Amino acid sequence: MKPRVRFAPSPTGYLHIGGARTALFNWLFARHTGGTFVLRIEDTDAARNSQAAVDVILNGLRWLGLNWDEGPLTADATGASQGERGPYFQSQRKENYQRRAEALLSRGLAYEHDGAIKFKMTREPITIPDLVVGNVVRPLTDREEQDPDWVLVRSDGQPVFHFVNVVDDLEMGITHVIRGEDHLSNTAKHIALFRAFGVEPPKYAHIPLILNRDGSKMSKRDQGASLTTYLEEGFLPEAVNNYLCLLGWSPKDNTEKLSLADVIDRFDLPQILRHNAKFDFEKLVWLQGEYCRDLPPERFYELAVHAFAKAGVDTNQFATGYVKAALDTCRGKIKTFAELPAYAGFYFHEEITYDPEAAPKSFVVENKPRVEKLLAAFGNLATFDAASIEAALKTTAAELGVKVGVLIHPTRLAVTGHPHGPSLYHLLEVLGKARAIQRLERALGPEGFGK
RNA sequence: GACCCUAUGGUCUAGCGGUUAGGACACCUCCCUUUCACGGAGGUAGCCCGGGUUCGAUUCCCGGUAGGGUCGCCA
Repeated sequence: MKPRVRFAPSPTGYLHIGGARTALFNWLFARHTGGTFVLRIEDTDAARNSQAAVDVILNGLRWLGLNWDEGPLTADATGASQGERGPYFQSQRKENYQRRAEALLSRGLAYEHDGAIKFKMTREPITIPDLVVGNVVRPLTDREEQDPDWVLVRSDGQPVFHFVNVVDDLEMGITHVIRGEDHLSNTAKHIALFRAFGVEPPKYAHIPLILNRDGSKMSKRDQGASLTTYLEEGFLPEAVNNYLCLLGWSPKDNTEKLSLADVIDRFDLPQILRHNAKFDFEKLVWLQGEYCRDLPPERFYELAVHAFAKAGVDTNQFATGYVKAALDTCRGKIKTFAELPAYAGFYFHEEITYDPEAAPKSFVVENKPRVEKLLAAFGNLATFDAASIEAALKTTAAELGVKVGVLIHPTRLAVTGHPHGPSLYHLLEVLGKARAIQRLERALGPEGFGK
């Protein structure tokens, strides 16, 4: 029998990075084994749910490329879905839960108490066979000793998480439950319920949690906790996927950069680590840079234009050829698209603000006549391309008896406002002779050397 | 409080009784270079503690400690 796995998020308005990894591991297992990946929306908490909150989940999974074989097609709980085991929204499965509760009631495995329905929990320790952790024996805690039974259906008629989760997994034919380790202890309840229904529980694989750098639990407000952040900040899904794979799973051969296809090939449950991992944003950024550098030009332009738009710069007001030429000088230089507007904004606006730390070093009196001489040399150039610019600059430097850097630094600052940036020769070519000269002249005035 | 899981440099990890404890990120130095980045060459830094088992423990066992999780009419 082919495995059937599921990702069952609750629509809270954001998708936790740990949840995204749980989805990823389920998806990888399904793809590795040729099984089925089911998406089920646990929208039992009516007060918190909205289609917008479901969209966050759907969009996040789509962005990562984690396609589901069964589940909703839209964020509308009553809308279309794919698969034979629906509905895939818990809010649409009320009758199933009611029927299951009545079955337990009629067989004396559950009972009413204060208007709620409680499950007769076994008093014996339960062994949880876990594919990652091994056999875990879970006895009752001291509080559970007082009253081991637990609520299946609240007095207001709402079934609780543990109940609906088991009913759905049972009815959807889930064979492997891959989820966060925070559910490990609760699995005893789930196993007892499956047995009460007369079926063998699925196989369990509890994966370690993702923690903050300080070891604390990653919650909604923590930096990097929301998948949407990466989507909005111009990260690449392939980089995020790659990084997530490396948290709690290892290819064991020192490979760091793996495509999803590679991981599908090599992924399996026993290789999953047992200890929690701390989220290392720096390493994610490194991987992002690796993927960013290898991006096909068209995709790079697309993401770059989006990043500028987000920063309030409409690159569509410039000629396409100019924009592409400008962006080409940035390729391989930046790691995240979020840094692009600051890095290359000088291409798209004329107001250059000189870096306050670099200006006093570059705009010194002895450099002024040098830059004036360079300006004259530029003015004499018939063709203003990178090679000519480089030649002119080097010739000028030689005539002045200074290193090229002496001219390069003030020129870069005058033209871009920054001490760092794309190749000077190439960016000058893209900017064009008129604008280059204009910016150099301004720097020679009171706002630059004049100060 | 009870129960469960975990423990290799700052971080992610390889290791499954004998290794100069390997790789990656980050950090430092140098080289390349018009800056930055890339690339290249080096470097700092690690087996939580204590008992066993063993000829020999990072590795196996027990205890401790630390971190995380669970014990809801939250999910």
